[in-house]
Amino acid sequence: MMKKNYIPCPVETTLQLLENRWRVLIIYDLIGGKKRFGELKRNISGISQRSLTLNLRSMEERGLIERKVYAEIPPKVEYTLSSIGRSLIPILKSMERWGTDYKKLPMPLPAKHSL
Amino acid sequence: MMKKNYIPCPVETTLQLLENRWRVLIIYDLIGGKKRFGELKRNISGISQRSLTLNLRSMEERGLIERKVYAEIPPKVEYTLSSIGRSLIPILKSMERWGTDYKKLPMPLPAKHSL
DNA sequence: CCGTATCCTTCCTGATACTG
DNA sequence: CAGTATCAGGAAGGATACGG
Repeated sequence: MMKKNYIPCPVETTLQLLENRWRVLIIYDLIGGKKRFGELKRNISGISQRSLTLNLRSMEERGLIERKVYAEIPPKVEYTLSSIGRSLIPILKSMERWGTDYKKLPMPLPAKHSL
Repeated sequence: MMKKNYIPCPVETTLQLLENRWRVLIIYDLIGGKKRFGELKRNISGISQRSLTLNLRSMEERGLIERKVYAEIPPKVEYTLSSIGRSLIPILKSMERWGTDYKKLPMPLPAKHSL
């Protein structure tokens, strides 16, 4: 199935880990330090509870974030970036910079809302 | 519908323009200079003709790329990055760098194939 | 060569309701 | 508070066939 000389492009490797726009925004939010589930939900505009849960689980499995559960009532869960997650920060920072500069342009492009 | 003090996050602005993984790979491929449709199709592993066409059209509309049609038989079309498209190069370069470094890790993470 | 037109499937996501 | 379970709608994307 695999072509003989197929060398996966490094950008593609990165995209496979970022996976979708929610995950990028989750990582971006976690740059500011540990966050509880509800905080992430509030900070990431438009994400559903289900999507947030699914993405957090998968990111945990892949080692991008760490999840710490406190045995308390009411429950408390904290999410943080792992060291691999933190290694992605430079990418996020370039995106942040670009988005900031872009807003200064005289003629904004039409932007759709999907990813 | 708009919350009073909603300030769209700059990262989200960037994500809205990148839109999906194919577009990121298209831009990445165009960094190397102008490309014909068939070249893009060959270089971007796994993309269908339909997806490539749709994404190129939308990227052209949004001003990320430029499309030049030569009135020849057989047809010839060349795609290049616009200046706004080129302004995204630093982001792509960080992704490239990250992907390259990541492959050197002793324990690769499980990578899924979707985006 | 560079597309467009259809069809079809799969995945994503939001909505909603319920629980430890 | 931080989830899980379920359902349904839509949109993205692939496969295929055909056209200028």
